[in-house]
Amino acid sequence: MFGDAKEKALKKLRKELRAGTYSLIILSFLKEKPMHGYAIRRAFEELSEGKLVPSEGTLYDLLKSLEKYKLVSSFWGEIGGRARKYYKITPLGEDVLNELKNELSFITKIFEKLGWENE
Amino acid sequence: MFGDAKEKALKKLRKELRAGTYSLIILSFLKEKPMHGYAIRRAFEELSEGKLVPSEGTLYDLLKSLEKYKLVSSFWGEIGGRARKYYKITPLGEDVLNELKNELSFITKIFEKLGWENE
DNA sequence: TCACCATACCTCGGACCTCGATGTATTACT
DNA sequence: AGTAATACATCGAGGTCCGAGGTATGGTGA
Repeated sequence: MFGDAKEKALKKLRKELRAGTYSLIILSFLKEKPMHGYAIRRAFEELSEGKLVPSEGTLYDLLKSLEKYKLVSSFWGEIGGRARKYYKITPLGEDVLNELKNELSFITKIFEKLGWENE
Repeated sequence: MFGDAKEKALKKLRKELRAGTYSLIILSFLKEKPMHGYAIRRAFEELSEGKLVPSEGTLYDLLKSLEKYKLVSSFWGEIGGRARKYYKITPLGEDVLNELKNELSFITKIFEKLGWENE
């Protein structure tokens, strides 16, 4: 019907929507237990059936940024003689994560107001 | 407790979350009726009680981008001898907007899986 | 009348984000 | 020995968001 143009627009808007959720999801994962980058990526795949997975470049940038903001901290571990960089949520990270829940429900309400009822 | 660092982190993460929703909300507004930029901004203010309002710079960039993707079209109108640039959703825009509803409910489900129940 | 504010449009630079490509290593299998 | 999966990281291109600044018109009140 609209061909390529539609796919391009959808890709762009989906990307915008998803991008905002990456940090939140990472913090949610790390609240359960410390994880290393590659494992976080696999957790995204599992959670979303491969539909919501940041690229590797994005993921490592994101982790660096979260660390800069002191929402996570990192340490090197070794399993099977192999070095892995683990990330752990900080107390500040947990606090921020909790506040972001309000933000998400605020946004949900905005969409309800717009008539975007979820089924 | 955490002082400035917490405010900075919250600001950043809130911004990321909100940013992804701007295009969707604009398309939702325009689905009702054509509007000009300034009115769109006021509609954001009203919808969110001033909490979810893109800056002017952002808004005009966004409208330009939506037009580039042929999701909206623009035309100049005049009211009271004053020129206004109106934006109108295109058929492609309506189509894309509908598909994005699935995306949003997909993301909502992801957060439910993570235990982020809405109250 | 004239200052001032709200309305209305726009551009620009800086900071930041996402992606895909690329690079480096190690481990596991075949 | 070769390949795939694991694991980390960097880089440049393109794009987004914001704040600051600019231009201009219309209405209000002193």
